[in-house]
Amino acid sequence: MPSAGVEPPAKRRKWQKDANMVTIGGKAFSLEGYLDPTSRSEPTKATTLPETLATTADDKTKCSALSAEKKSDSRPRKDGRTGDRTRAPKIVAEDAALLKSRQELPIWHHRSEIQAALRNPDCNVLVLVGETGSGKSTQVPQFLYQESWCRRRKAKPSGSQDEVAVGGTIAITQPRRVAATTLAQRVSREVGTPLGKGKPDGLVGYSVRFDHVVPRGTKIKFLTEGTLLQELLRDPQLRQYSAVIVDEIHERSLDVDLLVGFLKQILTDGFHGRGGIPLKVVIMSATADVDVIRKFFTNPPGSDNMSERLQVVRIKGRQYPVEIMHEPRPVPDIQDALMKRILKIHLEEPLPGDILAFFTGQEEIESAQKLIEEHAQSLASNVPKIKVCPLYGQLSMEGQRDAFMPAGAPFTRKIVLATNIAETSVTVPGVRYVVDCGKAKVKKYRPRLGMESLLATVISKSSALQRSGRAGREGPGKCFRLYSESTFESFQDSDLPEILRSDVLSAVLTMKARGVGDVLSFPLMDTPDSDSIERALLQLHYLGALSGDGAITLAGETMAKLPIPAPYGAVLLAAARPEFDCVVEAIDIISCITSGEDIFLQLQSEEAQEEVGALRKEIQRREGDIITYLTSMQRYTGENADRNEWCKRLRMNMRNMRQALNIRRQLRGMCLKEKLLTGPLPADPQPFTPIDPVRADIIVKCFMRGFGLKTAMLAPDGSYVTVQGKHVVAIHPASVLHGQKKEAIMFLEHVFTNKNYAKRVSAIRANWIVEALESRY
DNA sequence: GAGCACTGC
Repeated sequence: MPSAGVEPPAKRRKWQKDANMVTIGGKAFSLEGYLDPTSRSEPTKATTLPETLATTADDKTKCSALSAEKKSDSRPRKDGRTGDRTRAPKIVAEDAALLKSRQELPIWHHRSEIQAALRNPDCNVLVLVGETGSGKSTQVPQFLYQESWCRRRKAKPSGSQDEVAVGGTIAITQPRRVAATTLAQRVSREVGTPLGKGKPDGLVGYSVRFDHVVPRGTKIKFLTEGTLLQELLRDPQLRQYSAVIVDEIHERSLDVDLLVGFLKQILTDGFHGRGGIPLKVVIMSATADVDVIRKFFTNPPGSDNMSERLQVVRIKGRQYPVEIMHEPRPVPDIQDALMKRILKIHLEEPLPGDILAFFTGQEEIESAQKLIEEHAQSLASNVPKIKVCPLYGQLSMEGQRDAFMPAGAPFTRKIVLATNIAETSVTVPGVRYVVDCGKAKVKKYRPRLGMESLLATVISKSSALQRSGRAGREGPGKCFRLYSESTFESFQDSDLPEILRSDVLSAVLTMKARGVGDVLSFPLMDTPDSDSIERALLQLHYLGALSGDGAITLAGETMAKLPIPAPYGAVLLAAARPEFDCVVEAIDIISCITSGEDIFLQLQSEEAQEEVGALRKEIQRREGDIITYLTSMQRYTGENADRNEWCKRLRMNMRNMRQALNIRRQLRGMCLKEKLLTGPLPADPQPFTPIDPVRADIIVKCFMRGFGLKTAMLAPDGSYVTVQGKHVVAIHPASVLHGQKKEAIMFLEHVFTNKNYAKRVSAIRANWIVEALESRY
């Protein structure tokens, strides 16, 4: 056997024959070639890898839905017109105050500089570094949409006889839906064509999942990155656009990395597919790390003169000063230090000024809340009162609301205990003091183990900067870092981009579906290691998305169009086959799973758990989580009276349930279009009839077509051992099968936290594993 | 016996 590390990757597949042999019912099976080729045990401890770009955000107009709503309608309206327009739109409701506030933005003075840069026919890429509050997201599209290069034109793409229309619209991408929609609302008011019901014409629109508002005559279109990637599938040259503005690139989402790869391809193609009409690209970042972007767009050096075509403009932000305090030396107990610091700030710092403290997770927040509330009882009467507000993603809407409201009572300080959610996703108003523990929980995919880890990890410098910036939104503030200055200096500059810490399965499928033959040579700012890509290719082949020579199959093309991870796409395709015939049920299940973290709210107290446990008996099924999701959706949609009331009673996550319903509608529509379903489907509500066990087995078997490798068998000692890699896994406590012993299990997720957990688990028979694997060969 | 945060024609 060859020794580790010297063998070229392609030859490594013959390794560890023993680890890839499965004995089921006395029959030995080789999973070689389809399984993890190097399934040596890898320590599952957190590792800190080099990080590349930064995480801060310009979120002046982007905040939580809660605070965004509050902001948008509080502005005084006056009639007036702006001089910033050559053609007056039909609907004129320009607001002098709006124009004035626009002119006060730091970016306003760079207006002609930005316009001039892109008027230069040799300049197709503009990099804009604008700090928080510079106004870049709202103003840059308005600076550009009336430029002459932005006009819609007729052109003949090479190899085509027909003229097509090219350009006319500016796309501007955002990582989050709320950002895309609230920015579109704001910009539409600024240009004088506010979005609203019964307004078919307008200059500004947006397009996000489940919500597309694109008026006739739209010149500026806000999109999420994912939506533009989907458009790219239909229109690889992005012909409807004259420019694409990529905002918040420093967040380095997986989608944005793919997006700029495709943009670079369009740029380096010489615009043949656009009849020679250029596509201008504006890259906007909140951090000054321009080099990665510059290098990406001008690479390989000498192959073209891209370096001359790329310009950089830097804009100062508008932010109040924040005084930063470090600990003199590392603290021994972070949780204890957080508590002490929060109380010290409360006693020493004047009102007004709320406190925002960054914790790593829900558990830490809950225990800290308890302790602070206890302590608050014993405060002297001349000390302000305390209102503690937890803030984390899994918290219900009502639970989060307090964090965004003023403390309410007089002589009271709000203390918000938050996870990373408060770093970029939402803005907490009223904060003057920030406490930063220096850590965050980060999910990281481990391709060798085919599993994820979720562990508290040290943050990056840009993350620390972003956290401290939260103290200076409304006035001068203070940030207390619970680590030393030298510890800060040891942080990486920026966080590891998502593409380097996630499963690239769907990313590779996306590339293949958009005609990228050689995935390894696709231009990326950061390239995952070839091992990860090879595994993804192998698994896509296993799922039937790629043929033996790596070309995309018809099934793969369908999977790429579906807005769900590739393995679920494979399940849907299998469900359409006559032997399974369960597309409707599979959609119900997949909708529940992909709607968010979980549709079941997790409960704190044991009494509440027991109480709801009894109520949930009516939807829980012994077959496991998949069938439990199915009955949940069937019960929910079968509910005649009040669905929200039903959610409350069973402690279901209402937001995720509604999202699941949206996904269900979308998937049903797409499956009808893709001929995976024949309509018409029965309308809701349908009377609830529990699914019979035979049918339940068929559905679970169908899921094995996507997750056949995510299986484990019960060992004699009562533990579960994975078929792939032979690791011990425990059934996660959130699963209905937690604590139960079944012959074998299939799981849809595999996460390491304090141990190896299988999540979304179903009971299976061992011979089903054989069937699922045999059906592949 | 446990849950960082986003997101998709």
